[in-house]
Amino acid sequence: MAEIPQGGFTAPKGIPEYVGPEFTAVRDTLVREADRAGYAHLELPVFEDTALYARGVGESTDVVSKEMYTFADRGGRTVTLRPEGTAGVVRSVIEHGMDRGTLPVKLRYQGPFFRYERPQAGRYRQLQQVGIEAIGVDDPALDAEVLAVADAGFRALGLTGYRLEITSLGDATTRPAYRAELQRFLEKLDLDEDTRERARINPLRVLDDKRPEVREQLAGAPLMVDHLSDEAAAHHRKVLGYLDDLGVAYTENPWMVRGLDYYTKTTFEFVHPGLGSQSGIGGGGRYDGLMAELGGPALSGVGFGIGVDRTLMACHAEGLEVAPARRVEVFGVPLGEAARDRLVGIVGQLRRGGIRADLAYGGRGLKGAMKAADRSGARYALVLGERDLDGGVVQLKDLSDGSQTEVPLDGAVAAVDRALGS
RNA sequence: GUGGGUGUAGCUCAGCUGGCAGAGCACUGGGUUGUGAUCCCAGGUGUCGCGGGUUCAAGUCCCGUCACUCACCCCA
Repeated sequence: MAEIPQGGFTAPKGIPEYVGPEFTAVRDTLVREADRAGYAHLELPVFEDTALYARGVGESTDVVSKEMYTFADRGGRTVTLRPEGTAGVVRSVIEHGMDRGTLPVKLRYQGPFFRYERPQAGRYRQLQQVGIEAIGVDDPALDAEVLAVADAGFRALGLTGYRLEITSLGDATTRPAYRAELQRFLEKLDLDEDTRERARINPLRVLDDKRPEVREQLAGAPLMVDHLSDEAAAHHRKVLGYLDDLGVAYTENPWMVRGLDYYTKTTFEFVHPGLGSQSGIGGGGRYDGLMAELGGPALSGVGFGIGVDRTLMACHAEGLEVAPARRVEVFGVPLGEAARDRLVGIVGQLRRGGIRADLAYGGRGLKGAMKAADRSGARYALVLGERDLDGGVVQLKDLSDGSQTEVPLDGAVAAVDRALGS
């Protein structure tokens, strides 16, 4: 642990930093699957009016009530670093009238989100997500598409140890009655003060309690899936049918609860065992009331958010190599200043030709330069010394087997091209 | 917000019941006056997290404090 910062500065608490290609490889793989299904990139603000989240996500949620980074800007407006993506997307769709074109509006986003929590394995204050939203059409096939896109992303990374859990939270026609019934059930149980309070504010969340003594008492609890409206039940059956058609495996989990208030009908979570005490690598669902709640037309929507940090953790847990360590393909090794001057130009030419290339800078010795070439992961080294310069040649060395061929200095770029092409 | 664990070299860590601060990796140079990944030799760094206390003597024991970390909670 680097607790003694050399310069006195450290990254803010709970924020992971990534060096190297792995993080972007995971993120880009997930994004690619969204592109493949026709979701357009949407670049969103990283902070919004605090009221957007209070209204959209729900005052009673933990996210809003105690995890937001909220502050006043210089104009006295109260803003909040975005804790999730859906509210911002919906706001943008309404603001720009995107719902007036062809429906559904299919959008994807990526980037950092912020929640003020105690950090631990797989839980960060700045977390990275890739998400998609499909707004404006209440079609169970769209729910299935969203799930299939997420599933395809995980598969493309080579993940096999995850599971999709799914249920339905019903709709506004039957949820209030169910909620009241659940509350009556919970009132009779022997629960601690915090849990009783939660039962009062958001009884659904009590169902998700992990403590054995609570779980036991919940055994006979009424479940939402048994109280669905005819329409919601039909929708749910159709979604599961499409998932079968799409070859997406799932497990029904009627106990599942989400932390955000806007979900209706289809609700899901992708879980993975390799994340420490966290389990979700992605989650989402349908939100049929959110557009109207935020002042837009009464259109439905469905989407997911995938945690890139956690997905990377899952890849590590499964021992997957998510990105090649090879930084460059060719490495220039100069002996002396004249050779270095010449290689600077050659490396530039290689890069212009689309070949990843690097050079031993700083006038280190031959041995050190060769070592740098080795560490770079390059397949070839271009070794150039005084004798070569005099003869108008350069040594092209294959670092995997140590073989070396002499090529004309003028034809160095072409020779590298040929070597890499073979 | 509530608990537990850990702070020693750039990194990963060892250092027993107090007695001269160590190893591996990495880095640099040499063995090879022009060849890496292997091998051999050499080289350097430490406010032992910080502050106090006990002691002839503290990395080691005690108190405090900060940081990191894991877990509860919650979620991506």
